[in-house]
Amino acid sequence: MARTPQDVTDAELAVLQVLWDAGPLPIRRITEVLYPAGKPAQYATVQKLLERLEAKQCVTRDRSMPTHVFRAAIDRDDLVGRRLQAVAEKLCGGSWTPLLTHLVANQSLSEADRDLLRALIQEQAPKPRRRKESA
Amino acid sequence: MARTPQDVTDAELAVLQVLWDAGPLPIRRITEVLYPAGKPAQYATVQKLLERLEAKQCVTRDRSMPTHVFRAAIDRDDLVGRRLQAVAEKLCGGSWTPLLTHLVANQSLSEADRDLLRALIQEQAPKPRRRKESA
DNA sequence: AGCCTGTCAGACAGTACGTCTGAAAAAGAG
DNA sequence: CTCTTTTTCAGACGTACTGTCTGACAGGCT
Repeated sequence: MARTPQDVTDAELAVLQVLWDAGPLPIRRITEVLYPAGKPAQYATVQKLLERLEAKQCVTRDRSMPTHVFRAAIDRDDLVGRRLQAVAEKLCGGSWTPLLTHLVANQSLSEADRDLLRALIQEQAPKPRRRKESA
Repeated sequence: MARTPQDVTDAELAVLQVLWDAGPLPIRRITEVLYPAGKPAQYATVQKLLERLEAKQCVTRDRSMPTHVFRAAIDRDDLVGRRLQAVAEKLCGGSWTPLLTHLVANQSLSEADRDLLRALIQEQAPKPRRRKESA
């Protein structure tokens, strides 16, 4: 029975978080954030993590300068989507409804959350009449 | 940097799915479902998977008969919740709002889904007057 | 008694993954 | 020009995870 490796591992995610917060950055800067009082070897750890993220197409590398600069190629919401997709596929036969139901029924939503949801649902409803709207 | 092992692995999940669908069941029955044309050794595979699930408190074992019977101790919605919790914690600082936003804004919801969501949201709204309700 | 089924327990092997070493090139400083 | 530091490139290492398997023992059935 096949296993599913992680789309992004914990250590890779830590690198992505740094790039989301402060990217694009070179390896040295990322290492300084992740390992503030770090060992020299940890430069190589971040290097390896970036190599794997590049292979997974989660980061891109700008080689135009001698010191390469890395940028996240997926954003936080992309990854949230992938993770939610994985949960839907593995547990609910691909259906999103149980995830929605779980989130809405099982969490104490704030008034702001409820308002936001109503607005989003409204956004999705088919419009009774098509109007020209500015882009 | 610590790794997070899976709460339930793919193979363990396959066992749980069988128990959700047709449990409670003994090992032999579970093995027949998971490995229809299976090797004798796969009895031991399922055995080991059940042992690990028991240790994780995801299944319970009824030892009152010579042939032990296994039952899921968490249901599908429990596991959905755990997985969603994990996504919220790792990607959104624990907040559910981005997950909700992603699900509602990024999926083509059916009319039935929208109606369901409106009802659930309504359910969550504070009632204008508190009434005694039977438990 | 022999065979089959089930439990109990541990071991195995491959993969994942965070970490590290080493060679080579280039930049910086004196 | 020489030496040091930084960076890239490439691979290896070690531990844990995880799916799978072996073996001993007990009990039921024929």
